[in-house]
Amino acid sequence: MTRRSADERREQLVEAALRVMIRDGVARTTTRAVVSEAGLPLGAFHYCFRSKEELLHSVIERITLRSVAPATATRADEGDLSTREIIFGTLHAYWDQVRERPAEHMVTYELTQYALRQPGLADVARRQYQHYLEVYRDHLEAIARLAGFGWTVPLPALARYGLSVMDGLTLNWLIDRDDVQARAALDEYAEHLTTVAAPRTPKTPDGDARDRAPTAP
Amino acid sequence: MTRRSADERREQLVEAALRVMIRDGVARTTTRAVVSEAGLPLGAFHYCFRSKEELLHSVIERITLRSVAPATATRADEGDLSTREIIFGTLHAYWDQVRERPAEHMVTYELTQYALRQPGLADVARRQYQHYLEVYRDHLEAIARLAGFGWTVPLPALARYGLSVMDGLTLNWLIDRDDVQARAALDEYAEHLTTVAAPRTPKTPDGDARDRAPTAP
DNA sequence: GTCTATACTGTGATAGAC
DNA sequence: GTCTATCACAGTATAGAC
Repeated sequence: MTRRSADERREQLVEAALRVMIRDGVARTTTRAVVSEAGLPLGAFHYCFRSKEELLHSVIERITLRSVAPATATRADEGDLSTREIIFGTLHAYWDQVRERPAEHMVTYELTQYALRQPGLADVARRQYQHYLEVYRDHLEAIARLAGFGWTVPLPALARYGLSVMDGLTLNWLIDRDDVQARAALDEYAEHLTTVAAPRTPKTPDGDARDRAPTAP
Repeated sequence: MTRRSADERREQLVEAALRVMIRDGVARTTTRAVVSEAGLPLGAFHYCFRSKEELLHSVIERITLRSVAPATATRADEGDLSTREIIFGTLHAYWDQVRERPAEHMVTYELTQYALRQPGLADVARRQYQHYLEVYRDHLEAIARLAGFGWTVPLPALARYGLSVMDGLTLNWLIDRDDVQARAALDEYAEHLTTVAAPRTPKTPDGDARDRAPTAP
């Protein structure tokens, strides 16, 4: 084994842990399974982490960032599409990402529940979810800005509602893998979103007034 | 120890298992914890169940019925309320039930994930969710019948969407326990439901004009 | 400082002796 | 029906090799 810094080793173990979780589930992710996956001896584990809990902490932070990254990427390249098209496009982009990596999303939920039961990790779970909420809220804001309209419902409530919807849809699809019904339900949500989207400035001079953030009441 | 039939013993163990799960979580529900909770010797376990998996199977079926029971009870006593009142009333009734027994609902999600990872139990999880879906669909149907209106959206999609919403809202509340935001999001869903509820022809005694989509206002 | 071998202690499920 | 043995495996600790 080549000599590596403790930081690199930690990184290596976190990645290995994620692979094991995705393959076998959080419950079966033991310290031994992790070091074995990383090709390291058992002793390496407690050289890098004080405890398993500390590893889990790192894993949660890592997977949180990873799930958020692809979502933020969808902001680009929206030309002058209709409100409806932007909403549907954004939601479908997220959904494709769920369908492509189901196991990864499953791990997310498993981790959250694991953390909620672990006194030292409960707060991490809350922060994780809080982070998702902020990202989703920003996302809703961005959509509205892009398409030049406003939401007729307070943003915090709309964000929480939307996040819950996506969580629920994901969870349920992970159980029955019914693509048709899932898609129908997703579109039902998209439809709802268009319902609470109201054109902001009726007097838009057809130019690109995109970056104009409409003043909220 | 009084002599009891194997069926009674099984019942006793299932109930004990549920108590342990609610108190300590599914992951910590070991065979030893269960028999100890039931006040039985460890050996009693494998006299009643072939394996832990078989116990879990019974537990899942038990908790599924239990969660559904209170929901179906709310059908009674609705007089001549408005569509809006019935929808909000029904949703709030469910929500009160979540807030009253959070741990129980948490166990539901934990069990589902546990089952999905266990080859012999994955199907049980699917059937469990399928059952919830049917109950929710019946519920939506009953609401519409009571208030004398129809849904402008195909019932299967609406049911799946609604179930996902409730799942998501519950899950998220279990994490952050934010009553205010949860309530706002719930009302957002209720609002959406009223949006897709359209008055049926008042004279119809019990016409099957369900999939008729009346023009929205 | 970076790593590894090995031992310790508790707990899991299960089975066989009583 | 009950109790105890078993055996695997969990997380952790430590002594010491590079």
